[in-house]
Parts: sequence; C-alpha cells; structure tokens
Amino acid sequence: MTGRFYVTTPIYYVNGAPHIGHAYTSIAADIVARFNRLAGKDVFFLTGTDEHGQKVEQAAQAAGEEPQAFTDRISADFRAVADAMDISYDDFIRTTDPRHKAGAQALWEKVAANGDIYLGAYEGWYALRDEAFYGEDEITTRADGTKVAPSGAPVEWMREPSYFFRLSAYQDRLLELYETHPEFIGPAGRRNEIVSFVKQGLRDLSVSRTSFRWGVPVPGDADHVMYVWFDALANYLTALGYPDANAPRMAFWPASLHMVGKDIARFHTVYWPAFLMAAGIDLPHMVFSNGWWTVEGEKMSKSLGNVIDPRDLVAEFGLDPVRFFLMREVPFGGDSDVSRRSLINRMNVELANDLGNLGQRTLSLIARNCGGALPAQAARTEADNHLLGQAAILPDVMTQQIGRVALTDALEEVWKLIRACNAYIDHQAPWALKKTDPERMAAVLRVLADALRVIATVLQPYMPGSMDRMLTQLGAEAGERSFAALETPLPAGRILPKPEGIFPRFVEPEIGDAK
RNA sequence: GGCGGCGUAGCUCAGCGGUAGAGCAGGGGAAUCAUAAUCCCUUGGUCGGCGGUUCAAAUCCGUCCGCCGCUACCA
Repeated sequence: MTGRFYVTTPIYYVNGAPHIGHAYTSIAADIVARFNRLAGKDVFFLTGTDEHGQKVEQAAQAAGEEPQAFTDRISADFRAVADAMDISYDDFIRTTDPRHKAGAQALWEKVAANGDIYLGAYEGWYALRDEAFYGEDEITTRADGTKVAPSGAPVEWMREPSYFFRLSAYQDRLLELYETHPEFIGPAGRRNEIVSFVKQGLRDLSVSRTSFRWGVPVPGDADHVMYVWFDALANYLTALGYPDANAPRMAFWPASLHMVGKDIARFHTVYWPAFLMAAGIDLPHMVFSNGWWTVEGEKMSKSLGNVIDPRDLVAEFGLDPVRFFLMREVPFGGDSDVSRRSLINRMNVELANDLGNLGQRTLSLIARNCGGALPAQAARTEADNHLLGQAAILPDVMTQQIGRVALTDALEEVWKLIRACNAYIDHQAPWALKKTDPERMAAVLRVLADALRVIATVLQPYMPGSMDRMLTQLGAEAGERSFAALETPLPAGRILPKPEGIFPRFVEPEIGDAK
C-alpha cells in the first residue's frame, strides 16, 4: 500500500513571534507525516513562512530594518522553532524566495488567462493614520458625525484600483465539491460553517493592492502587488516547482492534507480550491483545521503577557512530553487549555507511570532474569493471545484514525493497550513465576516485549526521541521500526542494553503556591 | 439578527431508541518486578429545564435557559 503523501503546515506570518499555537499545528502535521512514512508512504512535508504585506512592511519599519532583513530574521526564528520541536519538514518555503515569486506569478497568469481576473476598484472605509481598510461593522459614528476606526483613527471612503478574482463564479462548483467530498473539510463542524458561508453567496475577491510595495508584483502591471491570499496559498504549489510540470516534486500534487489553524480555514477551503479550479489544477484532498490554546484558562494575548514560546515549555519539561501533551489533552480539532497542572499530570500519570514504568519493569525483569537477552517466543495462553491480538491490530486501527486526523483518538487506542499490558504483567506476575516456572516467566516477558515493541513503534510519530530510545532498549534495530517490520519477530537471544528510565516523573523543583 | 454546535459523575469527555460509560480525582483492598509506579474492587449522575412522539428517550420532535462557533478581504 505505497503511494505519495503530501502534507503541509500553514506558512506562518512573520508579523509576530512564534508561539505555542504555531508549534501545535506543526506538530500535528509532523505526526501525520511521520506516521505515513512508517506506513511506507513516500512523504513530502512542507512548512515555511509568509512574509509579504503591509503589516510586515510596517513592522520592519518600526524595527528600523529593511523588510528583507526583518523577514530573514523572523523567518529564521520560525525555522528554529520547527527544528526545536523536531518537525521533520522536507522543505521550508518562504514567500520571499525567488522560486515562490515566479511560481505565484505563473499561477496568476494561468488564472488570468482563464478570464477569472479583472481590474476593478476596491472600496472601503480607510484610515489614513492606520493605513488600513476597515469593515462596515468595525466603524463607529461619533456624535459629531465623524466615523472612526476601532483604533480611534478617522476613516474616509476610499477607492483603490485592484484586481479581482471572479470568486462569485465558483459558488456552485465549491458546493458540489463539499457535497461530493465531505472529507475535504475537517473536522465536520467546520464544514458546516464553510458550507453555510458559501451558500450565503460569494463576492469577487480583491487580490491586489497598490497601497504598499512589499509583495509579489502582479505580472504585467507593476503598480500592483498581490494581496495576501493569492500570494500565500500559492506556496503549496511553488514549493513543488510549479509551474514546471516536470519538476520531480510535482508528482506529490495534489496535496493529501493541508493542516491549518481554524482562523484560516475559510481561505483554504473556499479561495484555494477556487483558485485551483480557475487554473485547471487538481484539488487537495483534505483541509483540516485545529483550534486554539488558552493558557491557564485565559486567552493567549500580548497584553496579558501570557503568550507561550514553545521552546520555554520544552526547556522545562522536555520535547516529547510537550508534543504528547498537546496531542493528548483534548480531542484534536477543538479548543483546549494548557496549564502547568494538566501538563505535569499527563506527564506523570500517562508517560511516567503507565508507559515509562511498564517499560522499566519489563526490561529490568529481562535484564535480571533472562541474562539481558530477548527471550524466545513460546507457546501462548489465551491471555497472551488476547494481548498480542490487541497489539497486532493497533497499526491498522491507528491508520484509520490518522487518516481522518483523529490524532487524540489514535493515542487513546495506544493507551488502552498500555493499560492492558500493566494488567497483564500483574496477573501473570513473572516475578513469582521466576521461582515456580522460569520457562513461563520467559514466555510472559517475551509477550510483553513484543507488545512494547508495537507500542513504541506506533508512538514514534508522536514522540520520536523517546521512542527511539525505547526501541533501542527493546532491541529493535534501525531497519526494524516500521509497520511492515512488525510482521517479523525480533530474533530470540538478542542482547538488550541496560534498561534506563525513559520518562522520569516530573517533580516541582520548589513548592509553589497552588494555582 | 441569521445559520450551526454544545450543555451526561468533582474534572475532561464518550455514548445518540432498549434497564447510565471511560480516563483523571475520591474511598477500600492486594501485590512488591518497577520511576512509592502497578493491579483489583468501589463512592458518585432524576444525562440543562419543561412539554411531546414511542411499548421504550441522554438518544427523536417542540420550546425555554445557558455557553460557544461562523456570518469575506483581519492569518
């Protein structure tokens, strides 16, 4: 069951510093990428940064830097976070890359050639002071009749020449897409919102600006630069070498999965497929949007000063516990809260107690009673078969769940097996068999080692570093860690390294005041 | 305002027509291989309120209350 799999994160806007939300989306995409590699797929995993627009231009100015120098710096910071979180991306695209600019322009020309881009005028309430347009609902009228933006800046009705994309022409085709491919938008709740949005009727979309220069020039009209979405969304194609149909990476198109934050779900499920239809390009298979994180019950915001840099969490708790926590805490797709208490609790209960301790007790029994070598498989009891049967179907069960991006549910399946292993070892009591029936003891420990191997194998995408260590301790060599390799038992007698704890309990360094 | 979702044990949630479930937290017990970890048993809910359909409703319908999401150019 091989094949290609192309998964993307959003390209992150370099307007602000990377925070836990960015890391969350990237980790989710990383898990899907790693899981598909384990399943034998040829995977291409893309991440990157979105670097154009007026806000960046202004932020650079505020920082006293040239836009390019500014974006170089912030983009590098996003890349550093991706590396710190062990995101296994194959390429990092920047919208300031020459390859991207050329590709975005090619896409524009293709859509224009199809007759879906025309010159018009963008109108709206404009605040000169903010250099920004505001929506009707954001404008308040003062007692003296003047209209002002939320910032308090006076606004006036402005017209700016702009190219438009004929989005209105795609309403029916988009609805048909949602109808015939319900899996295109995930999770399901998000799909309902998008469908009702499109049913309300679509207006043409302004896709260029003349009010700032920091962007991709519109082909054939140097007065305009592309406005955010046409530029940004194109990255998923330009990274593959578009418009060169013969570029080796183009074989990965169409994308299997665009992982996005819920704030940009609409752009990926309405604008993007419409652009692609206009360009005669195949559509991605799925756009899955995740929710927001709150911190200790409060919304993350600069003004509250509670914005979390994921690197700080990693520094204190370690990378894999953080990756695990973010995927485990709540059903993927919804909003959730990160708090010290919940993080430490997950870490100690599920990683240290359930999984870490299971590995440690099993491996130290083998080390002490089996000469430190992997025991042979032996005749199995009903209990053995039950446990191993549960383990054997785990990769398939998880494949189903990862396929619908049910990343939390997939983890729950693993933990069912871990709990079953803890019950099994207690009921079998190999430490007692040691005196009464050493052969059976060895058989029991081998059953546990085999179950643990499955557990560690399927958890690799979630916790690559820790599971690498666990597999090493279980005697699984580099070529013995894929789903396919699970078909072949490890040879009996293989010498195992000395067991070492993988998930230490987290103890608060100091007694702090609760809450 | 319109559309949609949610409201089930102290907490986070699953169940979505047939005598209320899981994990965590709480209580009791067992064991002692292990990271004082584990295992077994257990307390606990009139499934938001009120009506209706049905032999039977967390589960379907109506209504009310309370939260939340979406409602286009803001990532």
